[in-house]
Amino acid sequence: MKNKADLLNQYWTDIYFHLHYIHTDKITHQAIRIMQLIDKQGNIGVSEIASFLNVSHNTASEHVKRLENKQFIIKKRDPADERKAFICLTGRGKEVLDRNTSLDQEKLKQVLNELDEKEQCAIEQALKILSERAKQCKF
Amino acid sequence: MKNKADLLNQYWTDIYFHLHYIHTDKITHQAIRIMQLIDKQGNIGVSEIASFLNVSHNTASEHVKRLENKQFIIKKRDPADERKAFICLTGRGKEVLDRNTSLDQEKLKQVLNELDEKEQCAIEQALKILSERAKQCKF
DNA sequence: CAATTATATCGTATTATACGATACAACAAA
DNA sequence: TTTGTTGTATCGTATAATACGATATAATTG
Repeated sequence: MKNKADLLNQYWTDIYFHLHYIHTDKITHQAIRIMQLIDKQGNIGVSEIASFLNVSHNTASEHVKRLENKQFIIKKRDPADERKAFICLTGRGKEVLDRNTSLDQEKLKQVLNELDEKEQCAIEQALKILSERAKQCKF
Repeated sequence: MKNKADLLNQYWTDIYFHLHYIHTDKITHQAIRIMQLIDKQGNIGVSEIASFLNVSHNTASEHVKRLENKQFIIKKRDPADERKAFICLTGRGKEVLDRNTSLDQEKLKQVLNELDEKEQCAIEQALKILSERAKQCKF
């Protein structure tokens, strides 16, 4: 008998598999990971990316450069320390990230439309709770 | 005001961001997509992979070869048509896929442990419903 | 037997990933 | 003011991944 975490992961990966966007972007894993970090956590510079990806600072710098060239991110200097750069997603970057990590909005809507209001509400509350607790939890 | 699909996607990507495994594998996007397809849908051959990724059959064949070399997948001949190969994940392939697409089991357990039984049950039921409907829905 | 299908290999071109060495700019401490 | 440190960037180098057209082989189908 599977434990609960296994079961939830089964559901989790099934949901993603069936509801993800058709992947059309030629995008790589490292690009997605970096943009996820930028999107979900503020105050990101090259050093933070190097740590997050567990690569050297020069490698992280190259990654940032490539994403900048693709206009997925922009860099701003930290006024408090002009050696540092703050890295932000552009609108275009957000769109690419969305298409490669989120559930397809049309598919999700269609699924929700076939649920009754109570079920919809239950799903929303459940994901909300899980999201909030996931953020709060110290690992 | 965001629509519901936006909101759910916010939760969805937040959950993944906070609960994913630390990425240690040097794995690429195409590898993950292929293994997801094999894992979630049976009867996969090179042609199906070419369609799924929207690449040519020779490119798909190269992808399959690389995954085979890494011992993430194995190929079996279809007895009904020996030109065709059935592609299956190895144990190792499943582990790599899990680490790169599932929520980290320890993190998930820790979060669940801080919820009461009612909340846990609600989350399980919600993901179950969403998973089942996602599978059934025609897009 | 000829045509078609499924896959594999090779050559080629481009892009991505990674790092050590090195460099420059900015900051901090003495 | 000088020296040491920090943060990032660039370059050269090596390897791997992605993609396809051309070509080949084996198996199936009509």
